[in-house]
Amino acid sequence: MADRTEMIMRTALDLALEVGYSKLTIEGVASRAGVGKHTVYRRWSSKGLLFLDSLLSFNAPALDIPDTGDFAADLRTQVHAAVDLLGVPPWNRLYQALVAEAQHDPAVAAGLNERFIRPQAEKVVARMLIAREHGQVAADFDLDLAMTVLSGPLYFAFLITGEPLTHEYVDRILHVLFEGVRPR
Amino acid sequence: MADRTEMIMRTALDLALEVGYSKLTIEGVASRAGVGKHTVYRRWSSKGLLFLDSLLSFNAPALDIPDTGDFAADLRTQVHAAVDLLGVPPWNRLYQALVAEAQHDPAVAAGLNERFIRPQAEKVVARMLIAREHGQVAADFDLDLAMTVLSGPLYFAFLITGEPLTHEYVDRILHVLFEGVRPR
DNA sequence: ACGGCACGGCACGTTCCGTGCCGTTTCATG
DNA sequence: CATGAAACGGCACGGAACGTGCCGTGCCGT
Repeated sequence: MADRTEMIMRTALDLALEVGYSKLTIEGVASRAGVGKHTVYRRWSSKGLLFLDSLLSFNAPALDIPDTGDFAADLRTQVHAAVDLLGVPPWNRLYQALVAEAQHDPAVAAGLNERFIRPQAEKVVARMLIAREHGQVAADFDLDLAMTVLSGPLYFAFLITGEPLTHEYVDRILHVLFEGVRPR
Repeated sequence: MADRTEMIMRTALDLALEVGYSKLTIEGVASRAGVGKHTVYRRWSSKGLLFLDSLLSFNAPALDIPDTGDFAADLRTQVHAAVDLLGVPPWNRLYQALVAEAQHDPAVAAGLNERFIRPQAEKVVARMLIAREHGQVAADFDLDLAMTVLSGPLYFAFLITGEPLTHEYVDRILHVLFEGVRPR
């Protein structure tokens, strides 16, 4: 049974890679997997949840943050890894589709947050906390906010403007985050 | 003929408000508008483009930035206005749906950028330019990047975490943008 | 007066949805 | 092992919406 579940998820992911999420179909998945439609519906109540499960199960590594003592460098490493996960074909299109699906399916939105967004955010915040204890960050600073200011521009480029996500772009964002825009 | 075009757009917007974008249907729009489906398809090749046109035609004010001389305050005013546009029911759901649609329809993505995102960005950048000339911003600062750092967290909250968009949230982002996170 | 064009209405074939039913296989329990 | 329940694959179904034809009508410029 775990066998079948995993096989269906792999099939869904393969199909999504081949034809794109919008043309992904539960009938198609069931047929390709040699499985009845009931067998799919019994496990996932919608195409969105199946896809969420498939993508996050097979393509979302832990993305743990190193702690070398150099906060800025560690943060940079982490965000570069995130960019390499989200911004590179063919996976970028699938993550785009997942976020899109989350816009009209609250269950997908919840799953995306709990399984992908929040765990990453918590790791970043935890690392920031250490940095703050070392005086590398203002003592009264809101770490959740810093996390948002860091992630936001990434997703903005990813979802809205469609600019490519590059390491260089990330570096420039980090610079603003640390220095602000005031004249020095 | 312009009559009909406008009437179809209004009908589409009304219907979207009533049943939500995902249940919006070209058949439904045509039927409600008392119009043949051809008449709709002749003007818009997809539901996404019709919706883009409808939403931006009837619900996207100019959002011009004031210039009172106080750059930070003017920027704040502008972003508050953007939040009031995007973040408030019932329009927030429609903008969410529009961005979602843009994820799998490049034509919608292009239209969204050219008619909504870019014009606003250009206004902000123009205002920033004045501020830079007055020395309120570092002379070597990349204004497009600042624009992204400001917009990104907004859209991140709007599309990903689902946090409500509040003026207070905007104010905190602006604070980071100007000051950075370094200890003072 | 006439020709063309956009129109509303209708019907069509297609795809996919989600749900029934059927007969078979698998598996835990006794 | 034996047995009954649960899950299964296969199939068919009604429903919704798609995008595209065709038909007859009415308007509008020439």
